[in-house]
Amino acid sequence: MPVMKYDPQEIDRKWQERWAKDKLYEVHEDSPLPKYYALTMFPYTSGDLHIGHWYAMAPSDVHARFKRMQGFNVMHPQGFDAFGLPAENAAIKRGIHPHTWTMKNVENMRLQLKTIGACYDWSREVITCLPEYYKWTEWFFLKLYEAGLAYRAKAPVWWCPHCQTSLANEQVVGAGECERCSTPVARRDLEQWFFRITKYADELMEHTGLDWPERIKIMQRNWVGKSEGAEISFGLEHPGVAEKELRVFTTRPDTVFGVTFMVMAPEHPLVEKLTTPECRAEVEAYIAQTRKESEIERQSTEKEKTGVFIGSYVTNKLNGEKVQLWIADYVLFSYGTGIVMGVPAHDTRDFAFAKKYDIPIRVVIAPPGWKGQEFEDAWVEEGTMVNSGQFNGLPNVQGKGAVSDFLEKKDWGKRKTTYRLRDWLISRQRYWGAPIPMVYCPECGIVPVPEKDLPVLLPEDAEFRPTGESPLKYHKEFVNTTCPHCHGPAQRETDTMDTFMCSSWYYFRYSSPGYDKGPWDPQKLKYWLPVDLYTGGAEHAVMHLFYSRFFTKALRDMGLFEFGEPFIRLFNQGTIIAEHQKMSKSRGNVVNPDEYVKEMGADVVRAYLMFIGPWEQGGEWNDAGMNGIIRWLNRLWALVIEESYTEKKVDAAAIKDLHRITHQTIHRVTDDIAKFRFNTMLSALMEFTNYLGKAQEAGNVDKASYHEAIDTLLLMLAPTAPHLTEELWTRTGHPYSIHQRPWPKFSADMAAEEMVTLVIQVNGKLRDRVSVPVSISEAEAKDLALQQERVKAHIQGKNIAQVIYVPGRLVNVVVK
RNA sequence: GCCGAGGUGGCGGAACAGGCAGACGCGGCGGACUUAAAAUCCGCUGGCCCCUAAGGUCAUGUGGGUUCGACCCCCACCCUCGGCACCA
Repeated sequence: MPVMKYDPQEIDRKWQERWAKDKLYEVHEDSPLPKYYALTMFPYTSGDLHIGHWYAMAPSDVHARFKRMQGFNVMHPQGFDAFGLPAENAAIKRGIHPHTWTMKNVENMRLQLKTIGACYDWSREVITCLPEYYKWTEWFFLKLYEAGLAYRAKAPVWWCPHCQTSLANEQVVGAGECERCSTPVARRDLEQWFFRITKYADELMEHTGLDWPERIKIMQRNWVGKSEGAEISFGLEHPGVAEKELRVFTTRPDTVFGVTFMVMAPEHPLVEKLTTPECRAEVEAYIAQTRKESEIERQSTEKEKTGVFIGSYVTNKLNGEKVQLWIADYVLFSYGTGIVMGVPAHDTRDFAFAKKYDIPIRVVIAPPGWKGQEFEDAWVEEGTMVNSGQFNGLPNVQGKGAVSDFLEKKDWGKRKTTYRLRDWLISRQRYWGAPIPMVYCPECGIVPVPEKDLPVLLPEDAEFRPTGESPLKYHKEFVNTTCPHCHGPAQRETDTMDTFMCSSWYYFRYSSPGYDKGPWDPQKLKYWLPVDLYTGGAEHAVMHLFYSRFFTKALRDMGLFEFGEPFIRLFNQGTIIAEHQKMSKSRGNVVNPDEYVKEMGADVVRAYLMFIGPWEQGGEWNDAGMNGIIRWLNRLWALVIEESYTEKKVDAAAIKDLHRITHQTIHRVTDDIAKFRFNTMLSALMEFTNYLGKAQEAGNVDKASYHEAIDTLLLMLAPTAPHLTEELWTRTGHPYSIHQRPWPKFSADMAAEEMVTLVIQVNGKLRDRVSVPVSISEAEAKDLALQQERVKAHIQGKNIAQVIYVPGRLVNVVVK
């Protein structure tokens, strides 16, 4: 381990205190500079910061600092995502109140975050679990409710019969057991609140004008999962059932004549009524079985398809045939109509199902050259319609439209677009979240809490018992209230909101965090929003980013602002892994940065994290390479502080070279930071440092040029190593602060090369290289190439077929 | 299974408008300094052929192809990592 030439702890502390005292990074709206809103996803208050947080924070800070130096009024805020399940678990396990636990973590994490030395404007800090914040989270619920975007419906939750409580997915462990008491859990329907995100499905698939990674856009489009097809009515005739039809959604109306069975989701309400007595026992057993399965299990491709015939039939109106009705777990009640038509000949899943249960397979789309033989597998490609009445002979692609037209004319169905996207379920049966501001009145029904009564405060004296009972549900003073409408006795909603709700608008709040007349100061919001650059992990591709976009669009439609997208540019860094796994407390492979920071300073840790590789790739944590960074910064320290410069034999060519290298480096570094290529940016700075070390030894440039080059190096390094460069900058007699200096200006003239290395190949193989003036003509270059001894040796006795010249690059002599 | 990203020295990674493969750094080897070690500095560091040098030759997951020229483009395949999960 190299010995450090400077005391990083002392330097870090000194400058962090000074910057804070001078409010160096606090920004205001009255700046003449153009605004730039640089945001990093805020951390959850898990307890402490690990190296993965640094990997997210440090490079984005470098970029923000770079933007500052480039002349932008950069807002770079930080805060805490503070509501959530772990706080409540800690409360139950260790008897600490969630508020106490969370705020202790905030204190700790804030201190850790400050050691990064980032240009955060801490005056804008936001903590989502404080009433001053969640008052507005509740306010947004009311706004969405008023806009008709919030509604109540039944939805299944994991239910532990022993704890008498609902469980999050992650609380269900092993083979479907409660993590607390190991009782087998099951799905149970509860009335819950939803946001109508599906209303924005089409708009959410659009990303025009956004500078986002292609893969995230693709993931979001797949998440919406738009599919166009038709809803088709099948005739139903069943004693005691009012419904005269069952409707299915299909993307393949052209195959409707090939329907040989129908499958309903087991939880479909009509299943019960349509099941015949002789099938009842088996059907009920199957339904009970399904209730124990998670959606992921139900949809697993690994699993063999199962299902049960329920004894009833429907009629295919197009050909009058009776079709048997089944239930199967692979049909989801939440998608389409919850009923699927089975066309085994033209759908692989249906084919497997029909084979297993011996259901007829009827070909209705003939593959080219089909002679009537049986299928080995489903034919899902294009073909010609057969066995399809008046549609016979039609290419199936046209058949989709033709069948749809026919259905619409007969009123047996209609064209329809379905989405995979479901409405956003925001109810959580827990304490540690923003209360849903609703009241249930026996007289007036569902009544929203008036705005003036917000926030609905979480009662502080709630009890956290290991029974799992929701603390709010059993808190009488909280539950019992009066109806805002008729003033009679009423009860409060006891569910709280999904924490994604809190993180869907925090980036608005940063614009004016202290504001109390609304969620934000409209003038300030107008100045700062939308976010110019948002960085964070790709794990938020669909949930957080998607909800935030929905929120923004909904608020835009309420007239709260005019833009429809919150994040103009998005960048996802990769994940830092340890022991080949993602870091997590439960795996026990968390790398804590504090010791590293203490020993070698924030600048070394910042630089090393960026030097590992491309930011978007992440990588395995291994501190072995850190020595390289320490050595480099030590060399720099020595160069600037310990080794004074003396002119020995000043040489005009050397001065010119120095200027050229300086400007080439400015170009590389500027371009690299702008594109988040921090690893190559650091290589360029290392090369430049090495070059200056040689110049210092040689003493062949004038003093002024040398010092100017050193200054340029410090300025370019300032975003990466803010503490060290500030120290060196002031020690070399410059006025504080380097972080208020402009970014070095690039000159193309200065960077231009006079000589260039021409590569000479024979048949594409490297044979020689010559240094030539950049101005060399094609004829001269080719001539020169053919004169080279090594080239001659390789073309001797052969015919020159062609000579290829790539200006400034190479000459390739092709011989036969 | 589908979608996406990626496979380059002992290691992290450079080079991608098709044009010097291995920048920068780690590690290793050798040397200087030292009583010695650490630290520091200097040199070497993909494989093979060759006494050495000069040079040659093979090398970017595998096999083909396009091209004067391929890490880069096309086809097929094999791995690794993310995401989605029977979406009707």
